[in-house]
Amino acid sequence: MNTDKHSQNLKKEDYLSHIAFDSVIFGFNGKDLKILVLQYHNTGLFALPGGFVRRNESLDEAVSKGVVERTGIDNIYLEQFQTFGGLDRFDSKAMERILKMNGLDPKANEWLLDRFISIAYYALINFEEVNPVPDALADSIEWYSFEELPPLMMDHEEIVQKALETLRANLDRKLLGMNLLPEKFTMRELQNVYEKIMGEPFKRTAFQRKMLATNALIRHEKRFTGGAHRAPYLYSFKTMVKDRS
Amino acid sequence: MNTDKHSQNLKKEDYLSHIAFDSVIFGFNGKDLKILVLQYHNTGLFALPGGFVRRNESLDEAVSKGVVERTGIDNIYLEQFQTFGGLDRFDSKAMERILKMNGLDPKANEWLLDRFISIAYYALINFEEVNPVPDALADSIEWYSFEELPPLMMDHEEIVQKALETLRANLDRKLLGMNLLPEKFTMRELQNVYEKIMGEPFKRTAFQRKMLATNALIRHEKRFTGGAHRAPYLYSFKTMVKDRS
DNA sequence: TCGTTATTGTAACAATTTGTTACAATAATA
DNA sequence: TATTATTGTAACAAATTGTTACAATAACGA
Repeated sequence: MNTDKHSQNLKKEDYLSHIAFDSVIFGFNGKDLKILVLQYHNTGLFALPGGFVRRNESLDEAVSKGVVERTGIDNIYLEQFQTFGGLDRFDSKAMERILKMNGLDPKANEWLLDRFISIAYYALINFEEVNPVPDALADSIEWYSFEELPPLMMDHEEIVQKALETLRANLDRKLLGMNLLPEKFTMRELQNVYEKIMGEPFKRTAFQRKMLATNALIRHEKRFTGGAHRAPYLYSFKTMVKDRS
Repeated sequence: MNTDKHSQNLKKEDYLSHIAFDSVIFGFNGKDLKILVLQYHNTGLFALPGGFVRRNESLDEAVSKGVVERTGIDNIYLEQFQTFGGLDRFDSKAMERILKMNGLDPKANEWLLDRFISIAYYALINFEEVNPVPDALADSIEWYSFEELPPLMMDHEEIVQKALETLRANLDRKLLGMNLLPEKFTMRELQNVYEKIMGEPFKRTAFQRKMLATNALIRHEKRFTGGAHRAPYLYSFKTMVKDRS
């Protein structure tokens, strides 16, 4: 990862001008729900992982590639949820600072200071599997829970808010929990995912009955964790084609 | 509407390159559900109403303006539902033909032949109120029901399909029926909207009870249509701020 | 070995919502 | 004034969801 590569990566003629994407990458570890946030070199600026679309790749390909680069894992659940096209959504001053701090010439990369429309996606992953990697312009990428989220650039806080709303609305229509859990998990862990996402507690018995009634779970052996109580069964989701609409 | 104005309207430097929008405008007349489709001059090409985004207007403004121009009415319910960014979604041959047939020079408007990403919106209106107006490049704009839809350009059929899916998914979460009906309507008319959109019949009594239970309807005087039967009440929706997210 | 403790799995019952059937109350018309 | 086609409501049934209760354990320590 050197500066040469950076400037090469951002040649105007390789990309569709005015078009960017941003991703809200949700991670879960059995207990907490967090998202990935980038911090740019020496600027104090925080932002969502994002990128641009090359002329010879589709939008979905560009986003998928970007998310793989940040997380190191392939085959992530991705869902486009909204395109942001406000007049306010460019901050050429901030972008100029970011370029300068990365040793790039703002003049030579003037197209990056112009107005962008951004297509936003959210991704769901089990964050034990992940070793996040900052992008070319950032010096760090970290997991943040919603309570400790730093102030984000431009409209990125609005994007996070909308991502969470969409995730909540989709949660009971699709089986999104599966993407945040390891292969096998207990009913309590599944309930934890749902509660963290929805931000409210559920009744254990009703939750269990409803989940079993969906007929989407396979019961496996019990898991003996060493707790002084009955051991819970492990479950996995019946494999189905993931919906990548 | 003259050719001068057309070419003026499409000056490259006024617009964000690579960015377009398309709109699926649903109309209802108490009986049928239809959408607006454009036909281009002497090309046999059909397409959804769409347009481009000026540098000095937001995406939502651009779309709103475009829909007002086509329908002649302001304050339409509009909802962004998906952005299409496939590699396949430009057809420079077709675009060239459209420009030529409108007396425009493809060379001078080369940016229009390039790849576009399109943000798609759907709109809901009561189509009695509307007198559709073709855009600068089209010679007709007509209402088509889904059964008689002509073959559409590029991925526009996919866009229509997705619009219908989204409308259906949103129907029981939001009160979208209101945008397709006149100010006052009967319970039967409301049920007709729901049935046409969902493509399946509902039980009259359960539908009525559910609608009344939402507490979102105001009951007015009866409507005497001349039928040899009990006259139905008229209802209107309790006014609320329309959700234009 | 055998209570004790903290869960988990299930069943039983209650409350709520949704589906179905029945029927009286009309508007027009003959 | 009887007839016809619909509408508005109520009554009952079925299905879903919410709540409570309780037995079945794993581990631990007396």
